[in-house]
Parts: sequence; C-alpha cells; structure tokens
Amino acid sequence: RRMFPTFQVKIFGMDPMADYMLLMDFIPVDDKRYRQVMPCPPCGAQYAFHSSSWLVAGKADPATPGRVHYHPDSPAKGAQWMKQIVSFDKLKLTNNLLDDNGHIILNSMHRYQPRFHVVYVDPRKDSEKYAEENFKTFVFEETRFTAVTAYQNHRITQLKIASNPFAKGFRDCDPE
Amino acid sequence: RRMFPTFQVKIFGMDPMADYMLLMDFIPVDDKRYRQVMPCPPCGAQYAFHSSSWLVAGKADPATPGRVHYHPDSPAKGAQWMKQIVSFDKLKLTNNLLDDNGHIILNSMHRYQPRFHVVYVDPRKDSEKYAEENFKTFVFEETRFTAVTAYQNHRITQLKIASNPFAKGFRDCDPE
DNA sequence: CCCTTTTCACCTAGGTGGTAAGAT
DNA sequence: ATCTTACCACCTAGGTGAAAAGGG
Repeated sequence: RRMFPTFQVKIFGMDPMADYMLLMDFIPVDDKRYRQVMPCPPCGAQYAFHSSSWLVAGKADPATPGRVHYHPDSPAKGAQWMKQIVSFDKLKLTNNLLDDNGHIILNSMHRYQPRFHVVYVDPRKDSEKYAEENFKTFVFEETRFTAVTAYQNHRITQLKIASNPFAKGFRDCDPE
Repeated sequence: RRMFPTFQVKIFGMDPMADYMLLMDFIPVDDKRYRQVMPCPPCGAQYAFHSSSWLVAGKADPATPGRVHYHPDSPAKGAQWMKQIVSFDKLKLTNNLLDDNGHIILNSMHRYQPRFHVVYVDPRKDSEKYAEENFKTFVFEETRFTAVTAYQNHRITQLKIASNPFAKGFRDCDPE
C-alpha cells in the first residue's frame, strides 16, 4: 500500500540546467522487533488498543531486500524539480518478500527511517568514477515510523481517516 | 476529450543510449469546412444519421493555434522508447480556442492529419544549429479524421461503444 | 436546421479502513 | 493472544455516450 502521509520535499540549490535523479529508500532504525502491549487485560480490547504502546519483542527479523524507489519523473532538470514541491505519492510499501511490483519491502513490526537521495546525472563519459561525489542523502528523523499490517492505535487510525481523502467514507463528523 | 482510438507506435532504430523527445501535432488535411448531409428529409433523423456522409460546406475557419503534445515520458533513452509500444493516451483534443490545459486545439467539422515527431536530444552545446537534422516526422495517412463535437454516424458511435472500456455502460450485447 | 454546450448515469481504475477468517 | 490475509463497501478521480438545452 501507499505510504501516508506522503513524503514531500521542497528543493533548492540545484543547477537548473543539469539532470538529477531523485529517489528514496528505507533503513532499519534499530535491530529490534516490536510488539503490542495490552496493559489491562480484564478491561477488554478497546481500552488497551487506545493506550497501546510499543514493546521490544526481540531481535529483528532477517533484513528485507534493500529496494529503492525512483521518483517517476526522474531524470529531470534541476529547474523542473525546484519549481514545485516534489511528492513521492507513487511510493508503495509491502511486506511480501516475493513482491514483483517493485514496491519497497519492509518487515512488519519493525521501525524504519526513510531516506531521500539526490543524484546528479554526470554527463562525463567516465561518470562512474565520480559516483561518490555525485549524490547527496537527506534524512529527516521526524519521518521515522513503525511498519504494521493493521493499525495498533486508534489515534493513528483517526488521524488517517481525517486526513486521507480516500478514507472519507469512514468519517463521522465535519467535512473540513 | 481524449482521442480514441489512441495513437500508438512501435519504434525501431534509435540509439539505445541517446535521449529523445516524442511528440505529436495535427495539421489540416485541406482548406475546407464540412457539414452533414440529410439525404432523405421526410424519413426522419434516424435513417439520415445512419447513412450520413460529409459534404463540403465552404472554406476552412481560421486556423487554430498549432499546439504540440509531448509524450509525458519525454525525454527518455532510445532503449526505453523501443522496449514497448509507445501510447499517446494522455493526448486530449478541444475546440476551445481559449483552452489553458495545454490540449490540442482543433476546429470542429474540419479534417486533420496527426503527425508523429521524434527529436534527438543533441548533447552538443550548439545543438540549436543542428535542429534541422535532429528530428524526423512520420505521417500515417490512415489516421486522418474529421473533428466533431457530437458523433455524426451511428457506426462510429457503435464502434467506440464496442471498443472503448469507458463506454461499457452503453453496450447491449456480448462482453467480449 | 445544424451544430455546440452542459449535465448526467454509468463505467474504469485504484486508494481507504473495517471485518472476519486464517496462521502461528 | 497476537499478527496477517483476503475481501468488502465506500470513497477519489476521471473517461464514456445520451439527452436536453442553447445558439446562430
């Protein structure tokens, strides 16, 4: 499924006439597997779900194939990338290790850090030699998240129902 | 609206590593304006519509702005263009002279010839000088058509209902 | 009379969380 | 008990011709 909210960036400082590739990948935040805690068993599922928090459940599962998502407009000129916010709304996540749709493969119940990479398309013939200096990586720690197959927290569910247009069918109240 | 059927081409002979832009435009086939003929007035509209044919109605209206439609994947490498059929399914036509959606503007009741252009993206600094030799134009006369705002022939209507997936709601019979 | 515009029901295509069943 | 899968109703977004209304 899509990642929501979508990762978006505003870019400055590119060479307007040069070509760039924009891409994202995801690295594990730690070597842990998480699980839900049910702090108040007799109360029933509802309360526990609301107040849920993450507990370490052990060591991480084997790492998934480290796939990469190229922004579909790549390659494009710096001027094109800079003139508006770049949105990675086509990026999709899956837990299916055998996925053949090119989606990003993650382990459920593990924490991930999205990364954003800018690659300068070097016009020189021996451009491979300069690969090291032709890309830059940006990490925004506030975008870290725990991958799940089903929501573990009602506030996350409500936040998504409130803000994702495709979940409009589940809204109770005001249509702002 | 979209042009249907979609203009599609299979490309051979490009340099797999070079960049190309693919685009289309539309030129008038002649300097005429057409109109419907109603060959059998007392019979009512139904029969006349079925057997309709085009009559010259006079000289063409003033030419519309000669817009161009770039294939949205442009620019891309020759290898990319050649590995599958290229489909211009995002191309849209309009009769609105004030259109600001970048659609191709045509005069209704006029005949047009679609043209397909391949532009080699010349990496040389003085590439403008070679513009003349860096593109090639292809014309398929079987793609000529008369632009209309409403269908003038039931067989065209039925052909489109039968073959355009979005018109499935109007099909009477077999769902092949 | 002939053509154009507007609106509409009905599609395609695909993104939501809910829910029940399945797996461990 | 906890997590995953499969399916679903309900959305967004937008491409169809029909039909009625509008224009010259």
